[in-house]
Amino acid sequence: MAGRDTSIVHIVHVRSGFAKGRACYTAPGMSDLPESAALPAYLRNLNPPQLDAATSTEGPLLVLAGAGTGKTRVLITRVCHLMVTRKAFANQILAVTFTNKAAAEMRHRIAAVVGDTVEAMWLGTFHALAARILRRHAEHVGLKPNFTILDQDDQIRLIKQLLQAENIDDKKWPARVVHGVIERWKDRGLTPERVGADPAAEVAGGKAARLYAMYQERLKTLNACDFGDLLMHNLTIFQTRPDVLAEYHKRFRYILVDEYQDTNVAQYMWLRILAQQSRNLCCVGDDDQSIYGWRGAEVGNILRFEKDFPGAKVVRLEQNYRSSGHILAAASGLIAHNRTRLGKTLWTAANGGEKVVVRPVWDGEQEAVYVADEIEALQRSGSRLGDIAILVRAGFQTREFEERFIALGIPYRVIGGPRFYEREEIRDAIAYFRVIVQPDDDLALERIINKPRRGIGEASVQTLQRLARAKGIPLLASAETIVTSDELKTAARNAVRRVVDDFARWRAQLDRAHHAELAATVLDESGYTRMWQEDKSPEAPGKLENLKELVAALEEYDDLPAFLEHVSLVMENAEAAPGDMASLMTLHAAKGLEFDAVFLPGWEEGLFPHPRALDEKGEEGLEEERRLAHVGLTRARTRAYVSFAANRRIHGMWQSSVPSRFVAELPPDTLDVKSEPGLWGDGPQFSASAPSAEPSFARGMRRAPVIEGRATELGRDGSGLTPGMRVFHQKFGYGRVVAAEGGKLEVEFEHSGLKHVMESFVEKA
DNA sequence: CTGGGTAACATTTTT
DNA sequence: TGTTACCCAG
Repeated sequence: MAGRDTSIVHIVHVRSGFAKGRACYTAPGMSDLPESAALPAYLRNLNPPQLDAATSTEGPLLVLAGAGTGKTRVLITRVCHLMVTRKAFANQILAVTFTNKAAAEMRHRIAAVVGDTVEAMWLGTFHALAARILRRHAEHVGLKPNFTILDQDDQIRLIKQLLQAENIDDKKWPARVVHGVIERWKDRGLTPERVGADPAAEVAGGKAARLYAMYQERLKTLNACDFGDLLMHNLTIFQTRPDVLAEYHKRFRYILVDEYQDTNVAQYMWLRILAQQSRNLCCVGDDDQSIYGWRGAEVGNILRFEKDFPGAKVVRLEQNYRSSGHILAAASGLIAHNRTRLGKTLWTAANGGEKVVVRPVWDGEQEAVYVADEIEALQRSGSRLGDIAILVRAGFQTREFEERFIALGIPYRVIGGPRFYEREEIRDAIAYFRVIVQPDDDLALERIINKPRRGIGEASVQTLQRLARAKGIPLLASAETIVTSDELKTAARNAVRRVVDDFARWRAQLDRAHHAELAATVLDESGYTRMWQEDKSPEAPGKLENLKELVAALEEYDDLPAFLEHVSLVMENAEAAPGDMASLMTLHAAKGLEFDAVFLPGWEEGLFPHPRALDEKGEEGLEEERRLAHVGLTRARTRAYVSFAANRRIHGMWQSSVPSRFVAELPPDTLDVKSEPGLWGDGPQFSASAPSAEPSFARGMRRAPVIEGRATELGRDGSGLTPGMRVFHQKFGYGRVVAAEGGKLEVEFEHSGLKHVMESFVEKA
């Protein structure tokens, strides 16, 4: 296992920024494998660097794993190796991922090798693990063990309240902006005192740091914390309670981290402090896939690894098992333009293959036509839609594709849609549960105290809040007090008394009743279910359905607190409809996925790289955008299609555009340019001369005969749709026509509510 | 309270 | 251009 298999063609040569340390996988180093012994089965299918990474168990290790080089496999094998060789029991291994999905996959694959033992591992997201630790030591940071983890909505609502209290104009300083500033500070591990002269402190008229302090104060009284706090409080505990830290030092003998390039400073500090004794920290990541800088991820963490952990070993995984030669070469050539990178030389045994198709088009609509046509061609040649993805820079780009796919009847799904736990009725129900489990949770109580309407209006709530603030007690406690006084009118007082009594009764059942039954009882007795039963709006049945689903889902958890923990830490997407469909998603959402064919539309200046990224972060932002392009290309196994439009409508305004600089950065010999006369390469249209008004050509194209024809056919000729008819729409599902006029319909959809849709996009159901 | 009218806004997003 | 959030009138 010394050296690389030289029979494999080494096809890609990459210039790298500061690639000083070349790959060091020829020497097993700290690996403890007997040189000549036959490898156990679980190690057999690894290539030399993978094997080295999986078995070099002692000391700090950075595994630089390029796209498609089998890093998950290495992580999993490493964990198995630790257990099989008895270096550690499962409960002495800490494995950290970034998403729940990644954690679940890892758990599953490890279980396939070692079985149930995996259950004892500390395996999860940073936040889930930090929450688990924090629940055990909450008292050290002034929280009770049953603290609430607020979601972003609650966090912003809280900040809004603070802005009001401070008389800060929330038009000028929106709560979400202030929230963003605080969140970034927490990402960097900064407490309010340590913010100091950070430029962001200028936000909210220089009161940002003060608001941060107030926010933390408020969280404490709510017995709550936000996502950033989970990490921050862990750090505080580790720093102030050596006894607690020692406990975890003793416990965690080996630490593994996935997607290290996505960690923020707080997460880095957390890892560092936990690993400082054992030093057995293995970080796997790829600096070329760091695309979350805008939410606090710090590429510097991975770039600095060798400095941060002296004596660290670095293993590069450079053999790509995913993409064909030209695609990989295109991606590598592109990313080589980044200066700030460690540098890897990706190569593949799958030499050649299809070149990357580069396709200039006239406008966004033509682009959609092109992509849809290619997809149909792929289908005809035997491809499954499920193996095809369209990866866009920004969400609004999906629209034109959806319209085209619907017109042509190509099944597709948009990844990254609305989430189950974000729906109104689910959040309401959860708010009830939260108040039961954690009576100090004012935000939850505020949400449902008058939902359903029980005559506790704005004024009464204000009175309650005034009392709560004056006495420094939670809202529910103030409600308990107020019913013994005459501060509220009789009607309101009685209503408040009922709420107080209800919650007291429900809480009394918390330990006795089965939690799913209790949940059903609460929704019933509170009148919440009835509220939707009596609601005649068309969404109501769906909401009731969702509530049922929620109660059913509760069965899968041990108790209500366990369920709430899940809800706050796992923001899972709505269930994906089954079936063979093309996937439409953002480049960010595509990280970690792979497809046979990948379409990369919208490679234009003004869209990709996104100007906002350049504005905010300059050169650094450009490099992150380039990494995004690299991520996009490396999702493709056999086919990649880059396209760009000469004219695009953004926010309703037509703009002429030039191809993205990234197009020019793709090595020409990896490309197959499918240019049409006058569009690119041989004509002036793309060079800056195109008019900024809507071009007449585009106007013509937008009235595509296909759509117009079908609208007529369905519409005015008598076979048309009239109010009351049941229809089906590819995107919104089944619904009933409310109004029809001139080819346009108003349809009440069963799941999506009232929408305006073109007649041509629905069919009779 | 509800609904309508309007003004502002329009990357990326997990926990 | 399409959505959303907020304000005011009924």
